[in-house]
Amino acid sequence: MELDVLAFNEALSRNSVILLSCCCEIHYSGRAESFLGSGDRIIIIKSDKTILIHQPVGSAPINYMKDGTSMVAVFEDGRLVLRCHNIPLKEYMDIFISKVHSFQQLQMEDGEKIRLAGSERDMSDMIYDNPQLIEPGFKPLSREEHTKYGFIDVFGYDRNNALVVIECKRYSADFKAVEQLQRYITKIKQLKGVDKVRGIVAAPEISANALQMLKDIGLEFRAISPPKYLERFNRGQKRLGEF
Amino acid sequence: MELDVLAFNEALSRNSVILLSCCCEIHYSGRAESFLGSGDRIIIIKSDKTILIHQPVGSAPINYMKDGTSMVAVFEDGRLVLRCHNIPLKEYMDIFISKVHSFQQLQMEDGEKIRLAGSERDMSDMIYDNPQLIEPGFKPLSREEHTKYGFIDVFGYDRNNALVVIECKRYSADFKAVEQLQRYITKIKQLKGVDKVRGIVAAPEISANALQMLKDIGLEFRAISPPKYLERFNRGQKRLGEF
DNA sequence: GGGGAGAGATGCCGC
DNA sequence: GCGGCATTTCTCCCC
Repeated sequence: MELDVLAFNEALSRNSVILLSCCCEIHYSGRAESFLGSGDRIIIIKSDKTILIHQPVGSAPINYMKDGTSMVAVFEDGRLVLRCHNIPLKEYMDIFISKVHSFQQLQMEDGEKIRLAGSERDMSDMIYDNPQLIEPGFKPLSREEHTKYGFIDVFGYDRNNALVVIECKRYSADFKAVEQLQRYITKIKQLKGVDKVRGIVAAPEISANALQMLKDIGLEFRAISPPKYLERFNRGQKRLGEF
Repeated sequence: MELDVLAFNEALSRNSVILLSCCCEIHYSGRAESFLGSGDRIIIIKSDKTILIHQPVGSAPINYMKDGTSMVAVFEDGRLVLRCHNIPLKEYMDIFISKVHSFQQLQMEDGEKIRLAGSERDMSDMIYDNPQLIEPGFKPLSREEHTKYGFIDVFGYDRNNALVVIECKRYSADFKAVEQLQRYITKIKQLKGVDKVRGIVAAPEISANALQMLKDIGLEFRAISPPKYLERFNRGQKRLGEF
């Protein structure tokens, strides 16, 4: 398949999405440097001038540049070269294209944003609205708050009016979660001048090492899973997975 | 553009890569749950049965499933539906396709792996080979080692034969880096029964908060940047960015 | 398969 | 812009 430089640059000048499959070699220089030898790849150039390069396997793009990247096609040494640069980010990428397998531009219309349930935010909302999930008498004061103590998921008082800090994790809690909670507690103790602050890790599970660390420093664990509100949304339909 | 269910399923049964641009609506259920209303997207199905769905802007796929996902196309309520499931991961995704804009399958050949320079590993190698970057008299013993103390970037002795642990960061060090270093040091002190172990964060820069924390617990900082070996590789050619 | 850590992480929000 | 943090993080390596 033939693709001339003019056609490519004209496509780039439009606000369209470009889909290119080709055999190419890639040089990148920016936050790091990389070289990828010749092979077949799929290149997507989006309307915001994000560029993604995918190999035939794997989830992550093998090379990419962020939105706002400038691109120009040139013909050099008998092959098409796509030069990409992002001056503010000091990033450069050259794609040496030896063969174009297919090329298309698309006018895409998509104003939709994803709705997602089951995040850590949903989890802290659930605890805030259902404080008995933590323990009887727990009184939440705030959630997801950027305080001078740090970004605390849920903050409140227990039945004895002792301060309680809760760190939520949607997955199995590891010792980074424990360290994070410990950091908040240390800061609160310093700033409020109190010596007793309870800390609770709320997660579906916790690793053995993290649990040990948690106990060693006198913190607590509650087994709580993030909610999946959309299950309600799906209920009226054929259930996902029924096939 | 018309695309029948049979053709789609036959394409799926091959070991090829599928590129599809279409208007679709997406339901996902797995690690979380999501819903994305109707709009134009690009769908890539790779030869390892990874599926990626991209909107016309942004770097990250808006929906995706990992390699090894089972997929089947069906015709339902007047539209093409692509059902995806990954039993071991308990993930499900339904793509309701109202209009196919383009469809192609590709036989891609690509055995290349990326070569990358400027990683944290390169940085610890550089320090190991040039210990004076840390300070005169520093004697490195090991690098990038999984020890019982943790995964330590560089480990050695200073001119006074005191133990030194170095944590490298290729970007600006934050207080997670400080906590990581602190965790290794605490463990070494416990297990070796020594009370004096020096800790150094080596990074191009460090945030003000992290530096404060570092000083508070008696650790040190060295301003060191990761190397970019490939600059040598590129030297013979037209330099990247010269256009 | 889980744990631990890096990544050219990305994306979001707040200051 | 940076900082702080979650992410359906992804990827790699090692146990």
